Amino acid sequence: MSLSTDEKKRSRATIDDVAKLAGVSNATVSRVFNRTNLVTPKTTERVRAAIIKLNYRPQAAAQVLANQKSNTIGLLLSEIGGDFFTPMLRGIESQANAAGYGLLIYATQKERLLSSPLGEHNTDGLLVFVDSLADSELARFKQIGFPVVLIHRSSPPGLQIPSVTIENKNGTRRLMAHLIEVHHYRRIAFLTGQEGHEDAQRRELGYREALAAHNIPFDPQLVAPGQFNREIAQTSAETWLRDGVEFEALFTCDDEAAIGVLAAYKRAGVRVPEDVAVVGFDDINLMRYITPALTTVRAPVELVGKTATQQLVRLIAGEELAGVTLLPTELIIRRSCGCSP
Amino acid sequence: MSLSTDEKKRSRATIDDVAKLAGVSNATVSRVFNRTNLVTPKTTERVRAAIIKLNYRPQAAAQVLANQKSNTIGLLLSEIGGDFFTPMLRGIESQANAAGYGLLIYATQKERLLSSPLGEHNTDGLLVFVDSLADSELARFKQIGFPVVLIHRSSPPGLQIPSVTIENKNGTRRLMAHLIEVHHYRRIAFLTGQEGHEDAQRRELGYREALAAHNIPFDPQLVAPGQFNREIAQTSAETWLRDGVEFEALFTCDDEAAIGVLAAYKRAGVRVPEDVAVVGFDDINLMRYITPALTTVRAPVELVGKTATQQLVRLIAGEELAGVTLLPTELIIRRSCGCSP
DNA sequence: CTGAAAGCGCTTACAG
DNA sequence: CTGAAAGCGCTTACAG
Repeated sequence: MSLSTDEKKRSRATIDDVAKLAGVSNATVSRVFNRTNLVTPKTTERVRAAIIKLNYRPQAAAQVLANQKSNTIGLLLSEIGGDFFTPMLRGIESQANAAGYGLLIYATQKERLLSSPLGEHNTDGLLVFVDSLADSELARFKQIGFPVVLIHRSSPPGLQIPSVTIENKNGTRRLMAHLIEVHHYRRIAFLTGQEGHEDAQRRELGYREALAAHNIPFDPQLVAPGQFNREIAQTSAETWLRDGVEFEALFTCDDEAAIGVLAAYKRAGVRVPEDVAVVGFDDINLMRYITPALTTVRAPVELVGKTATQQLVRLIAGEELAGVTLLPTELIIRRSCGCSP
Repeated sequence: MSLSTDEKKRSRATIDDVAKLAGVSNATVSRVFNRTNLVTPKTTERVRAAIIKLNYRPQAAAQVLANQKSNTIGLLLSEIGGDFFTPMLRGIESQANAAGYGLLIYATQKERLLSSPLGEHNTDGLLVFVDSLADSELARFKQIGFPVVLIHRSSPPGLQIPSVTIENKNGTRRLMAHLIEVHHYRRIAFLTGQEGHEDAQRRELGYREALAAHNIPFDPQLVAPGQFNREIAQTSAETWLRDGVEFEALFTCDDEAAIGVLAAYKRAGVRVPEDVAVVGFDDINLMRYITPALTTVRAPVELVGKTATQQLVRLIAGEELAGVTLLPTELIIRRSCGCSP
């Protein structure tokens, strides 16, 4: 049995209902609700009682319209997936929450959005992850002064939009230094990362720089596609095996790819790290539990989310903000590089 | 250099700006925007041009206020974490998206909320995960006819709120049957799940029923806390080891707990499955990649999210809805139960 | 300290 | 087909 429209209507009290019941104007109710301290304790009490009696809560849309502020931030993603995602969202949500903002999320279905469904019309600011949004729209946001913070990507040239990401190049260089200096590997293969992903580009740069710094010639034969993707990485490892391309170590660009590689080697009977060392990047969940435990670089993903959100909140408050925030990564030595357990 | 307030103001066009530029009333602009087909092609064209020229997009709050519909659904969570979370959210988001709804998410910081920050004042309906919300608030929602769908929990008695969850008991019984009938284990230990979690209760029930169905006496010595938690599960396994409690197989109630148990056994030199079989529940990401690959029951988490969202959308549209939707689970046989690889 | 009134930016029933 | 006007439910400058 459902309520009639009338009954439903009645059950959602408006500010006028409260005002009537308390015998005051709606302005007074509003003042009580917003703790403006301009109201007599006595009236405050009456209004409070009416609010509770009617179970009144202000309708957000009306407040937003009157205040010209939504108290909501938007998060634009290219996709929801990967073990990467949960901690990042946790960081964002908790921080938004703490600052009194609601969080509206939208995941694009693959394409870069030309027109964002989240923007100045429904949020106070936007967090943009990787390549979810076209540069033209970022430019428009910049032009109208709408607060945006970029996550895991840098600003398009000229726009100077603040961004938060991690030390990809540095982390990679430390990882490579470990392989080269501690284990004395010199033939080190590399799996490229996802197309257009800055993380991938910076890691590749770190790889190349590390080789150069140790006078190891770059060998294009030792580079194959990984795409941050298990299957693709697995195929690449299998191809190398089939073609008899040999190397002492393999940097897979991220942990997902490392998982695919490990699967390929397991199936082929290649022992890791005895026959070949494998190292990843990110330290996603469970990497210490797979066999062999994966040597990798830890990306402070939750912190990235937190930091980006904090910056966005400050932008919304009108502060000017620095350009790129680079969060430090940490080398995590486990078994797969050849170190003992 | 930031824009002056004036310039910012000017850059956010309202419907009146568009109307002025196009030389029509705002009503006409509204009609064009909402495709009411009542407008001449000629005027439509003029309005379109003005919209594009001014880069106009309707302010959501004003639309919500006028329409009394937010086109937003809320998701209330007890926490963001676990490998569980990503696929569920993906299911929810994609479905909300497809139905034209925005998604507002809020994670409670541990306590059950007495008053939901998401509700009739800012959304059209709410998805409530596990124990994020107090029964009193659920009752209030029911009373005012506000659409709610429960996820991974059932309705409080008397409220008849639709809910979507998985076949916990059945899945557990099939898993147990495999252990008992195929492997002929009879001493099977059990780790309890998280306090107050219905999934945990149902799995325990499945465990007990399976024992009874096979005439195996229930042995309280073989039950210890797992809490869906790695560390706690690990400790329980270590305690059993220390106390010399022996059994042939262990059902850990979820995969997280299984990971903890596996770590304990590895450290102690106990071989899985040779010395003891270990099985989990959920089939979270990577369970086939750990060693030994985990035998478990797959929970269709993404589908749960999708289904719950679909139901919510239908509720919002005014449909009446069935009570409990139980989504089927699937037995995933891998190595840790004793089957060959 | 409190109220009347204007305003936030849309939508839509009504009239023409 | 189009416009004037009322209304959605708040907030706040202004007056008293």
